[in-house]
Amino acid sequence: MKNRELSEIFEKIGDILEFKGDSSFRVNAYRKAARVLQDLTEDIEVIQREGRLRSIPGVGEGIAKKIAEYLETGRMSKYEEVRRGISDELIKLMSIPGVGPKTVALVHEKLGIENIEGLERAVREGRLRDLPGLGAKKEENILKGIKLLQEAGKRISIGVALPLVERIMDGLKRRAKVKQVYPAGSLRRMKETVGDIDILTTGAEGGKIIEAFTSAPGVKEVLACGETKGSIIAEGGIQVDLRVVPQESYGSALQYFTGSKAHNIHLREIAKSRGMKISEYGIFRGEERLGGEREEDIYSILGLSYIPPELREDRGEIEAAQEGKVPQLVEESQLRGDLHVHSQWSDGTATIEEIALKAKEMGYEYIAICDHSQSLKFAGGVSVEDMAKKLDQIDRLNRGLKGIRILSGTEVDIRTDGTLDYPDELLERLDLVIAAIHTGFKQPEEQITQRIISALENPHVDIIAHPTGRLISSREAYNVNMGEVLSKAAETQTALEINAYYDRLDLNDVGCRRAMELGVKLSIGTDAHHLDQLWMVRLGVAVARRGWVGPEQILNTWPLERLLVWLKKRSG
DNA sequence: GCCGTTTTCGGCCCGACTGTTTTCAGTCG
Repeated sequence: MKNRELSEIFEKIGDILEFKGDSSFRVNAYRKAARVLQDLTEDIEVIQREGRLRSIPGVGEGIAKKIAEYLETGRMSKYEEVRRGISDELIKLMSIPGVGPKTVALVHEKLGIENIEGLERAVREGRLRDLPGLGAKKEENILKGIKLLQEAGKRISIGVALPLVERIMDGLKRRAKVKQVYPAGSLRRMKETVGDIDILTTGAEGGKIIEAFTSAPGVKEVLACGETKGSIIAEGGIQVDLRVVPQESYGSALQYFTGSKAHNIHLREIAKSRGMKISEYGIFRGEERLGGEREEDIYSILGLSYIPPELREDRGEIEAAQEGKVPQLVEESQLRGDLHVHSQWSDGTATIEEIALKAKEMGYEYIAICDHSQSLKFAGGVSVEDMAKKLDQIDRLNRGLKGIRILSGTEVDIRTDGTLDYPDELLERLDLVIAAIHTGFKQPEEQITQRIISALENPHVDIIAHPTGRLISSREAYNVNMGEVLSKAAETQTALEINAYYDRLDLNDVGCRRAMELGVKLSIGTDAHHLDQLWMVRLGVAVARRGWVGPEQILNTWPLERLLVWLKKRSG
């Protein structure tokens, strides 16, 4: 898959052209192409072979030629041409908040500045204030910007941001008179990571609401505190913005601040073509205000069906809404069980009984206990002998417990040679077999892919867990050819897991969408090792929704009987 | 560079803030 490489090249061309002062429309064209390639569910090489490059939105004659050139020769002459004499460090100057292409070009040309250190030195020596359009104040802001860039907290997982924002909103409701409080931005779209958090609220006394927000416990730093907007750094170094908006434009503000940017731009283009205009204040025809109090207004006035926030990435959802074909997405309430939980038998902290009772309390019909297999010593892998005892225990519990069914499972390791870490005779006795890679992450693509293919070919394997192995905070995905894995999974009718653990979220949204298009079944599992991690199922549902997945595709929306029949048929 | 229920040429999203200006350019979300 060269999709990612091409996306990065076009992004870079966009950056360099912007720096060079090229037409902003051309810059945007490259950036759009970069984004579309990033989100593409199909392999760009396949599309190229079949002569369909031009059918990709945002890919016209010029970009199609460049893609073809790169795929055929491994090089792109346009890229090589624009980056001549331009260093990465120079381009990086544009990432300083408050510093854009014009400023970089100016200091580069007039002062010969090449990197952040050079810029900082020039500012300290007071050499910037003599340049046209720059002054002492701007110098000060650049220093602040450099500091901000260096301290900038990385993006954090949605699984970390969500509990944080809920605490903040609860506190706000207690401490101030707010009518509505709702998160917006990437958090509302449930993107897998968020860079900052936006919260929207309505209420009569804006100043007091902002005051309550900025003086709340847990606030590390107050960046702004006005009548309509407050901005803080919360624990963990993440920035949180609160905006108070008038009731009559609450819907349009929510729509506007939810984004994504690309989605909003596309909507405004449609509005414009129909003689209307959208802003955070409402939707207008000339002076006449057509709506804005409710978010749904914006979509319905444009003749679109409502688009759930998780889909708003300009990945085709607007076209779907024009045709009334927005998919029915899976909902958390439709899940009947969690298919990946660890108990004390391996490295979990709860007993099977405690897990089962908690699952029942959560309204589940079933819960799958999937402990690690024998050779994973560091994770307390269960030996073959212990597995027999564990199965007895599950049988006993199932006879005693009412209203919840414990499924006996395992997360069996796919060893470095592609064999599984339990004999087939044992796997056959289990209700559910999840297979996963936990070792040999550095192997080359063919080898890793072949390991997973071998697992997929084993008739006892029902699900492949965390198919790419990435950890959001710390580890890249291993080299796996996901195209081959998906085709094989479709062929063997094996499910792929959406691992809902906050640091994994693996498959991700684009992976889910590819799976769905190929008819590959999915399962959602929290990979919980504690009872208080079972809530993360929400995150898995969010990934599925962002991947356009409906309930039918997901094993654990099925009633117990149907799931058991499917599992039995497979292993036979 | 892309794209077309006005267009194959001439458009290309919207508003706010900041700082340096005296009417506006640059940057941001």
